[in-house]
Amino acid sequence: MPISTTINRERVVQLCHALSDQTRLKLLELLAEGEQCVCDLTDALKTGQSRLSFHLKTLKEAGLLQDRREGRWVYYSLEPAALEELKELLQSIKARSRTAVRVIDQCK
Amino acid sequence: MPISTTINRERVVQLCHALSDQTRLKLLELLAEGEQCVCDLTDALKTGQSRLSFHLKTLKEAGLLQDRREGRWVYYSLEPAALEELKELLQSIKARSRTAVRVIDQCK
DNA sequence: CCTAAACATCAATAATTATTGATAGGAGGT
DNA sequence: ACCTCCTATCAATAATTATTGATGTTTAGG
Repeated sequence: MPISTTINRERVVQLCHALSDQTRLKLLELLAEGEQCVCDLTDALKTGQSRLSFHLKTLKEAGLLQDRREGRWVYYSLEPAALEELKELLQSIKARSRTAVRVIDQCK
Repeated sequence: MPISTTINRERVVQLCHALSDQTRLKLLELLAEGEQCVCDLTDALKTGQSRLSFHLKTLKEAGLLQDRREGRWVYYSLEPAALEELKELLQSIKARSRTAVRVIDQCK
């Protein structure tokens, strides 16, 4: 059985779930521009602090964000490696597809 | 304002939502191996037909699957272009990150 | 026609996720 | 020690999404 047969489905689910929300995506975009503290983000998104805290936690648990405390502030920033990880997981699904197509072609 | 400033957030949400479920991912994996009719999939996943129909619809609406009727059967297959599209959207978020890092470095 | 097979859709319910307002914790200033 | 600021967490509620069983639709076969 080739290595590519099993993909980490749970990990894809976790990453995609984290990315499947407008607010969380907006947060990612803001943080891609550079690290920011929660109060910057609540200003930018004009929304409640506990709401953002909830979404930031979701993103962080998926490994998409890092956080760093500095005095009273907590600065969040993007973890680009997690995006790369998802790109590779998606690629591994696509890769199967190419193999399958090749097999079908042979049978014609 | 550079083109890269706005990404299609709704589209990312739609694609990621479709991919953020174990059952739907398993379907994608099965279909990546080649097209199959719904009854093949219910057999493979040992689950109810209406349940799969629901998930297949979600995947199809996101553009991740194609379907094709042949007599009584409907054959589903992977649309690899949608995976590629998501990879590119993720890349566009990552790309911002690199730009931002460069700016920060300049300020040191 | 009538029936059965394959699939989709619907309505009701269940389960999961998100929002909100309140409270708690940790750090700094006075 | 006290107070304030920034953030996290919690409990209750609201909203969204999924599951189930029933029904509808299309196609093929007798």
